[in-house]
Amino acid sequence: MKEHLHKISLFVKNLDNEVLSVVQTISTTKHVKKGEYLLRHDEVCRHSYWIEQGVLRKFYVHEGKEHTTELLFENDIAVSLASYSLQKPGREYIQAITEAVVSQTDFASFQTAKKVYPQLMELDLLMTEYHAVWLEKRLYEFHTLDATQRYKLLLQEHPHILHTVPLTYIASYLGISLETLSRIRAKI
Amino acid sequence: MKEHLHKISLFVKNLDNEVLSVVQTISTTKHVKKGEYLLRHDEVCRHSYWIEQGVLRKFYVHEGKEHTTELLFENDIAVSLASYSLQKPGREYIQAITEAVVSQTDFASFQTAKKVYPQLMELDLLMTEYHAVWLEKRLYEFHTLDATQRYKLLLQEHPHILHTVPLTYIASYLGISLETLSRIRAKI
DNA sequence: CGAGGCCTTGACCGCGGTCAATGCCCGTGG
DNA sequence: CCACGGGCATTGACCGCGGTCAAGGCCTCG
Repeated sequence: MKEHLHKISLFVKNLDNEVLSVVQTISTTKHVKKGEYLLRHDEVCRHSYWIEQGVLRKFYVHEGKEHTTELLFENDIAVSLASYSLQKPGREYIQAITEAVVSQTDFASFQTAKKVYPQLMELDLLMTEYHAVWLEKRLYEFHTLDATQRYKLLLQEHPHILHTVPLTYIASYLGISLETLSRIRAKI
Repeated sequence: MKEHLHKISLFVKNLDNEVLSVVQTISTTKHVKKGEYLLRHDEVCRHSYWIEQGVLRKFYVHEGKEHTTELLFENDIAVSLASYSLQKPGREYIQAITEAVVSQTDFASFQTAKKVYPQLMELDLLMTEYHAVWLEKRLYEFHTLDATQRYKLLLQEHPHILHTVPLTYIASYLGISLETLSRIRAKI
């Protein structure tokens, strides 16, 4: 995963200034309050959000229960791919779990820009590949690790997570109940 | 998912003839025997395989046990993304579970072609988006459906699967043991 | 006819879920 | 300043899905 991110940031570093400034012009900075929603169930995801500060989560609701699919930190990009890529309503919510500052890019403008600047098309491809590999990793972890191992791994990858993300969301992200997470923590 | 596939096939239909013929020249047809491997653990995935005929599976081995991550049929594309996108060794195997005919495209040649023909870059993006959305769907199903529901859904989506894919692989793909699958089938 | 691959069936167990009670922290108002 | 209420987390009792191990059935092919 690290290598993938490195490849992307290298690519961004080498982007033409013209391309960079185009991206600037189609993006706007947005301040988000804790608890605020950037996307709701059944809405079309018309923006991607580059997180400058703060923490977001993505989740859906199934049988009255929230399932957190992603926890997003600085420099991550928040987007509900299924909804975004086809511009049709999706099931996911995107919510700020701390105060946050995001740079929001409009889908339609970005589509247009991609046609004009193939570099942006390539960037989009790189980021989508990254996301797909990340999803494969997540599936892999669910199939090969038990709840305790997944929790330990999460702590390793995000040492500060306990300071910013409530245990409820962490449990949900790990695919376990809050009670089970509590027992795991007591046992360690 | 259907809509995504439709969007892709529409895109392919509208490709310039020049682009199509370029893709032809960097692809070669390959006949694969039942049981044969197209990719092994620790190898670099240097090709993508467009399946013209037959069935493939993708899997990895963890603690001596095979985990099937994907079952691939006609018109699917087999590629081990983590290995392919960074051209580094990966954990996945790709194996034919019936006799098969695939059109194999070389990674390096395709990279070059993408730089020359932005349409191919866009096509690659569309296919990668599709794969990512598919992965999200798979995660969703694991978190919201029990083993029986997943089995029924699989039968719905691939009515002929029982004729071509051994139950061992189906169980593995569903993330359950062969015994559990057997009990589910007895119960239905 | 015998051997091996594939699947089924049975007995047992453990991880993680649910429900419910309790604990703890903190902000607000009397 | 303390008391109370609400949100978040912990703990306990119990249960069920799906795993494991082991035995047995059933084809197919040599």
